[in-house]
Amino acid sequence: MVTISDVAKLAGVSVATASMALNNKKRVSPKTRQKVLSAAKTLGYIPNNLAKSLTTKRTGVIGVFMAEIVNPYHSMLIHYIQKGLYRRGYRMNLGITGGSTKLEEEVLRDFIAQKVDGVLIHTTDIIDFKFSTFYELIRRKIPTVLVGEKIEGIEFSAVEVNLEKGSYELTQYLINRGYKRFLFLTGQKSAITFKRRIEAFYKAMAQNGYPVWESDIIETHPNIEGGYKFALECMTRNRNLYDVIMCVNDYMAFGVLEALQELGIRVPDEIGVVGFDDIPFASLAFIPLTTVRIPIEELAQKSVEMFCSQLDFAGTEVGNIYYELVDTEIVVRQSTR
Amino acid sequence: MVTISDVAKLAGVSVATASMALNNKKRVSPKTRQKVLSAAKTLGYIPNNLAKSLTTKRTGVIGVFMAEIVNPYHSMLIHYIQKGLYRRGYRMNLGITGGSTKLEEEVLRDFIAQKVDGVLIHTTDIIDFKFSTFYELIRRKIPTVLVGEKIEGIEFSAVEVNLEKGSYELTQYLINRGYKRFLFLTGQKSAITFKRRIEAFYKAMAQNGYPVWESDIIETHPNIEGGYKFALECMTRNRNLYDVIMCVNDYMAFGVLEALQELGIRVPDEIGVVGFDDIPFASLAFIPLTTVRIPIEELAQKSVEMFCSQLDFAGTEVGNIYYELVDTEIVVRQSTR
DNA sequence: AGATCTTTTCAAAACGTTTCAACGTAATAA
DNA sequence: TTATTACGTTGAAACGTTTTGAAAAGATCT
Repeated sequence: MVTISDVAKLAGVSVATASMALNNKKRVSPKTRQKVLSAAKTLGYIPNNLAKSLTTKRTGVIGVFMAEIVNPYHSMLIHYIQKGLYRRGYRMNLGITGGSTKLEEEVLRDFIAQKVDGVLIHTTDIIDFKFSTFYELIRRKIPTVLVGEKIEGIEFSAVEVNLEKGSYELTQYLINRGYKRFLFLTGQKSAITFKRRIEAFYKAMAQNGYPVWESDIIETHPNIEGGYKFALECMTRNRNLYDVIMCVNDYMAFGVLEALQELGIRVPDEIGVVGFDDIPFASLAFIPLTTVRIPIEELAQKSVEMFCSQLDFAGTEVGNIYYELVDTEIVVRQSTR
Repeated sequence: MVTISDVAKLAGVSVATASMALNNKKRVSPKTRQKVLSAAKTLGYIPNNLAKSLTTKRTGVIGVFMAEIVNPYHSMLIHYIQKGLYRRGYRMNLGITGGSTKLEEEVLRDFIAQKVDGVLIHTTDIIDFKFSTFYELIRRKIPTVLVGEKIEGIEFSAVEVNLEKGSYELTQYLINRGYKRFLFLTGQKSAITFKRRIEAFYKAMAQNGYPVWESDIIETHPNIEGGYKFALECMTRNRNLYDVIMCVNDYMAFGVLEALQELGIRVPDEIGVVGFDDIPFASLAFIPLTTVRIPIEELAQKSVEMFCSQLDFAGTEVGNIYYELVDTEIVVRQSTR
């Protein structure tokens, strides 16, 4: 409503001068700057970022691609990313896909339409990878960092979590503790992140000469409800089929624990349960959860850092490609014997 | 990089026609529309929303004001709000203040600068209410809904949670159960939300003839860590001073439970602990938490709905002011006797 | 074949900024 | 005093859209 030309008029200078004064450019004298600043103040001037960004070709906003937000693993990751970006003078535009294939494309398109200065993609949340969508980012030379995992066959910088190692070690640990009959509870098998972990699980099992049946790997919603519903149904039917249930995240494991309690199945005496992520609640659950810790804060920090060092080269050719690996760690609590 | 005029050129029409074709306006013939659409496709055209919004004076984005995001109460609220907005064709711009006074102003200013079409403010998160900041919203006729609580003396639509009732009833319930010596753990006392609940607590205590000392109301960070640290320190010193600890949210109560467990103080035998919010994890904690349920989804839905009906009147005078109250409910579990 | 009406297309203005070349003007140097 | 430099200021173009009033082109009717 009140534009820079109003400010200029009141201050008795040209629009150009007003602009320079408001943006702390040096070419304007202290006297006029003061006039402009006070004019802006009395009018309650707030610049129009749309117009600003349109000319400067810079929004100061970076898009963050996530599937969801209520699982503490996600909200913590977002929290730390936001903090890091904010400290460096960037704002965050959170794109939430809700695990919908259609939205995945839409979110990315929207980032481009909104002219974000860069993109952080929580790769782990990608359900359906469409090359063409991601290729747009490259074509437009939009600085991008993949958070969580890299993508084969496409050149993005990435901070990867060593999920294979985590999954492998956890399986091995359970085998060492005498568990034999595994149930693996996962989200959509097609998602990169789950595929990687399932493969590591297979590998550990195979190396120990343990058989794995297709039907031991179950696909459901990777959240409390998904875990709860499945465990309730499955355990009602075949109570003694399994030794241990491996869940693809803690959140899911909580649901499983709840269902088991309801059925009067004792953990860890009758059956073991493990999660993944090590969210803060894992240690506070009514049966403290054995799980694999992902260093969320480190992941976020490194991602933002990598993103910024990539930005420094913006304009310079294609920009360098960086890669980093962060490690996981098994955390043993009371949900396994 | 590829603009609408590129599309127009390739399609052999004017920019104006291209625009109409791309936006499904009716004044263009099917034949040309097809030409334009396919030109857009082959060029990989994605419109520039900055330019678009600059002319249309509409961004389709609405700003959501929150203090944080990792407490599930917040992340769930955001989740449902986002869902509601998305379904109605709006995108969300999440402004996170981190409980910083400086950022509160900045976030709101930023919403205005970004030309959001409206604002949803989680009032509960406001630490330091500055009239002037909020007045800007009114001055600019930006549709606004307060989520959680209204603000006295300023005319905004609001969906309020009946915190007084919740706090009062919870206190009364505890008194009825024989608790006498209360410790009230809160965030910044100056924040509206905490003030309301403290007053209700006072009222219930007074009506039962129970004394409340200033020192029984403790201010600390309203999160796990805050609860943990305080409880650890306080209980180490005066183990038998209190009967029951009332926390201003569940998150904080978890910290308290953790500290008490570490000190070997048994809940609920030696001391009771209650929270507020009833986040999903409350029932899953190692000591299931007695708390007050806030109907998060309902709160979010009503807020978005109210927001939209306000939008319908945008331009029409100042817009109507709506108000609604949602009720809480005590949930008794095992952290109290 | 005109006249009239409807549909389709277009040129130009507008949105609110920043930036840059050019222009004064004041200060300094010769 | 004049020539040179440095400093401040400005008008105008540019950013990529949408919108609108008017022109052009097609239909329809006499």
